[in-house]
Amino acid sequence: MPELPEVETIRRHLEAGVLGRRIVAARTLRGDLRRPFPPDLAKRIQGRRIELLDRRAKYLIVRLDHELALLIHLGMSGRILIGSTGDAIAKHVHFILDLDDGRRIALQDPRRFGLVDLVPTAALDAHPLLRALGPEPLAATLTGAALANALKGSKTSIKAALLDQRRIAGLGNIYVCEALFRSGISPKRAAGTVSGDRARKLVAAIKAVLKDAIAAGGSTLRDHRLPSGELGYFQHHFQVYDREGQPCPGCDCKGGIKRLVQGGRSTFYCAKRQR
DNA sequence: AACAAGACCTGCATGC
DNA sequence: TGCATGCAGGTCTTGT
Repeated sequence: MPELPEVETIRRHLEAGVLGRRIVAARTLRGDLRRPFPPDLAKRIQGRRIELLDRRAKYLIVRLDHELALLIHLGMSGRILIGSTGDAIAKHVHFILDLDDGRRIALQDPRRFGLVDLVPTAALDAHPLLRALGPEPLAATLTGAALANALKGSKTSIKAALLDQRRIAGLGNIYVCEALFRSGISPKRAAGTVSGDRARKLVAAIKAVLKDAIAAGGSTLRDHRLPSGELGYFQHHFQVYDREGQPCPGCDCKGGIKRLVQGGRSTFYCAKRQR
């Protein structure tokens, strides 16, 4: 499910809703997701106060007092929902935080590709899952030149390169397809040939599509929800993603939007506008 | 070293 | 209706 815009949307809603609250009880409802929950997780966060909500790429970072942080990844199907402590526990809820105002934060993840870790704040930067991540796409320091440098010499496709979280962190299949369309770059182009003005256009398109998606609350195809349960609506603004055969919004190309498979994943594009 | 393929899971749409 | 198949927003590990 969640790419950067979905995680950022969730972060903002949690920040507005639960900042400053204390965790009165926590519970894990199974032993693992993609990896085991940390030992004694529930016990170690009981009584902690939620001090800050951060995001790094697709990771949500819940900063607690006592210099602790929850590191959460939502995988493909993860949601974070705010309810109340009296609620029945829904199917596929694996982790629960009960707060001092009677509300409950629940992590629901049917496919269990997500993960939760508990990390001392001082160890966050060196965490194995965060250490190797590339730059944040929305950072001012990510310029066309910086991206071109990260892609230099790479013979893999630009589509695959943008999905590689070590080169740029936070993009997934949807927003890579959309950004390549907006910048007129073929998904099949060798990554190393994206430089100069082309790289500048690509970076501008990446930033624009992410900002547009965040403003829309992310994209709800199946799983993504805001913590309130509301849907995102950026899916109504897709220009190419999941639109195979439909007319290209930018031209009258024959057959409309094309689909191909790269690295085992669908790519949607216009063969005429994207070169 | 870079890259592709397989693995991890459940749910849903499709076709027979 | 039931069953098999394939596909899905991610990423880690394995093999070439």
